[in-house]
Amino acid sequence: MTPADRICFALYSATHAMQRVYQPLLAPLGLTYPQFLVLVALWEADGQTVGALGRTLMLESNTLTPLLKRMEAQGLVTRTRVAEDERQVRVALTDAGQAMQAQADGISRCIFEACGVEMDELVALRDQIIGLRDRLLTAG
Amino acid sequence: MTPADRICFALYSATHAMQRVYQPLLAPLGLTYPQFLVLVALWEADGQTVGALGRTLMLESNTLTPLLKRMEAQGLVTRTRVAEDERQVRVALTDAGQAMQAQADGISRCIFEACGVEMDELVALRDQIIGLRDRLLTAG
DNA sequence: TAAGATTACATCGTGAGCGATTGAATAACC
DNA sequence: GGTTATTCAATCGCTCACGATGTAATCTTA
Repeated sequence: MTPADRICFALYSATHAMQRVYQPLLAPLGLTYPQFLVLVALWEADGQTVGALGRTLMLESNTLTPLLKRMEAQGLVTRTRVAEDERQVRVALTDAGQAMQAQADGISRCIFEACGVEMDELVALRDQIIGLRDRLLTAG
Repeated sequence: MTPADRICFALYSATHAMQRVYQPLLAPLGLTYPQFLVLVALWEADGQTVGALGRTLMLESNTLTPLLKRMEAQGLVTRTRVAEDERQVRVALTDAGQAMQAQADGISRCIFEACGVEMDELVALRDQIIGLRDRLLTAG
């Protein structure tokens, strides 16, 4: 395995490890990690279209549409066609979706503690990973 | 989104970005990224059991078994019960699986170039990510 | 050595991800 | 204005990831 391959595996296995920490925290809320990400995105900007959500989360409609339908079935979001442009679908939080934000802080704190590093170190690592990601995106 | 959540998303999106770089390189070989990881593990140590592969790749049999069956169907590996312990299954490379290693070097070089950083920087980042991962595993 | 515990792998169901394609709405162009 | 191109979401098929469970082999222990 070359160093290049090893960094890929490091990302791959770290992402899995992270989701394994999130899972028991999100399970009581009936959420998966990608669903949680959708909520986080909507807490920051409610009423985004599917396309805008996709740009935020770097996912496409073939992933988001079924995921959003499940969240709609759970009563967390609504999906409505935009009147001015019937191609687009606006995703909005329900009261239940809004209310979940109260629980999110505790989860984030648990995650931070599980990381076991100081905040500034975590932020620096995050920026390096994002830098790598963005170079990979332009290279692709 | 708190900084803790953001590092999770950084890992999540960087992993996807990485796999999107690998995909067009692996597609001509008929491989997915997890299948490539299995080959890499076997190139380093052929004849591992499913359990050993799982510890290497941090995956369990419910993920590996179907994946290995697909690779067996493609003629890349063989799966045989261990005579001394019939519970275990030994996974071995076929000639075709061995031969693919020749193509892997070129792929790794492409990945390294797509990362757009010097090797020592990449190694340092890798070690930080692995450190984070291992702390998450013990925390969970 | 017989009974119960443990281990290793497999199976099943569900939820991502994504390439390829479709369908409908809008935009662009002649 | 009508034709063509583009855009947005949805659908389909496949693979991965994993919790829960099943099954057979092995180990433990009395």
